[in-house]
Amino acid sequence: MYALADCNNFFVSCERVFRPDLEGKPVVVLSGNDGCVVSRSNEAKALGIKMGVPLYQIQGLVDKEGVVCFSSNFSLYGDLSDRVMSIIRQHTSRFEQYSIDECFFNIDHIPADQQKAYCEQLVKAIRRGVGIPVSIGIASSKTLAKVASKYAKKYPGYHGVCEIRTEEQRLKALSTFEIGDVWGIGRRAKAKLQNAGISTALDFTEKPSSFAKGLLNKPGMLTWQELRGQDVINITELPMKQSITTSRTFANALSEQQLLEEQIANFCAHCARQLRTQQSVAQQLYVYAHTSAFRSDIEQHYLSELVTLPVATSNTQELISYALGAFRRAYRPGALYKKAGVVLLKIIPETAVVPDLFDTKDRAKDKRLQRVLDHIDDRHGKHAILLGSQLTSQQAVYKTDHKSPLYTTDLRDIITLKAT
DNA sequence: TCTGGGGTCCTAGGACCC
DNA sequence: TCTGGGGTCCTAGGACCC
Repeated sequence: MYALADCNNFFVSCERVFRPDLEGKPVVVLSGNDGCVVSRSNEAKALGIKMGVPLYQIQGLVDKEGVVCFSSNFSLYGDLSDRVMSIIRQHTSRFEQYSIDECFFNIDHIPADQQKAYCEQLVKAIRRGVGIPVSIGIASSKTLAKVASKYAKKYPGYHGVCEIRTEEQRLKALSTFEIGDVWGIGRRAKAKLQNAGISTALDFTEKPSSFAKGLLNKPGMLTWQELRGQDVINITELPMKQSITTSRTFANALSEQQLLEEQIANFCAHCARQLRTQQSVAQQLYVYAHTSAFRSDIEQHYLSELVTLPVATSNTQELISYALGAFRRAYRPGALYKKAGVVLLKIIPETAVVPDLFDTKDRAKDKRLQRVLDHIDDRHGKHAILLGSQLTSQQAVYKTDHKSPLYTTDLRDIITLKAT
């Protein structure tokens, strides 16, 4: 049997850990630049605030109902996520983190008739230890466990845990479960299924497998099997990332080359650090920047460059030099860039690097320097030390008016704050 | 006016091979 | 005028997830 643990309204719950006075009140967490709503408390959901809605569209409601808004604070969410995950990890032999707020884990070492009570204890332990409310679903496949967790979240009577164990439970659960809410059924698939007269998950499973395969191809077929209780979706335990992206939308569009280059350098440094954390190197680097698709009054421009590196690397200095070179080739003076990003691709383990016979770099030396720089950051806080290209203008290009003031240790933020 | 960020997998079609 | 067949690999784009 699988268990799926899912943190309720995760980002909002994280903010509430340090603001218990906000329990029972409508709270939302916003995306970058305070643009859209990305997490909502139950009270905010009850007010009709939809996931992903731009803040400016609900500003009236926010003011009228006293909805509390937070800018996103990912170092906080990541930290609390690690604590929740480490508690669960202690209670299982197999553990698969699926996202920042969800994980699958195996509970077969617990007798079947005690699994539900065991998970209820786990929910209590996480609430007590970290302060985050969690819902757990139990079933024989991951997709069914996801269904069960939604019921666990929806009905307080379950005390945070719902299991789909018997065939009777499965049929009952699926008969009232909307097809569009099934894991793996997105907008397009939902529309296709509804056109075929299917409205619940049960309707879907009662069709023959050829129907699922014909309409939705392989992914649809997997979902169909999973809903019937077969375990066919694999999620590996600690996958090495195949691509690493850092991208941002700017509060106001940028056109000045210097400002953009500083951003590209920062994105690159952030990607490279993640690359080293998983002991890997990238063989390709992709840089892009573009105008706002929402602006019909200006000419659209999409800049992009793909660079294949002569030798796979995770060195920040080296990656920045390639990224800036690529950017300079494609940069168009005068264009109003609203968003930019760096993507590292073709990632392989660092032990698999093929050296270049004509390489002029002293890679061993570069690596030693990089290690020292990372060590300084680890010891003294993020951005304790930076490359010159990352800190040229230091103009604020992002908006975070509602960031929770506590628990950030980013030294550059503090320096910028003092400078201002 | 204001509209997020970071991933994975699958598939169709083109390029290329013999 | 008529111009093969079968296979692999790669890539871009779509769909989906949180």
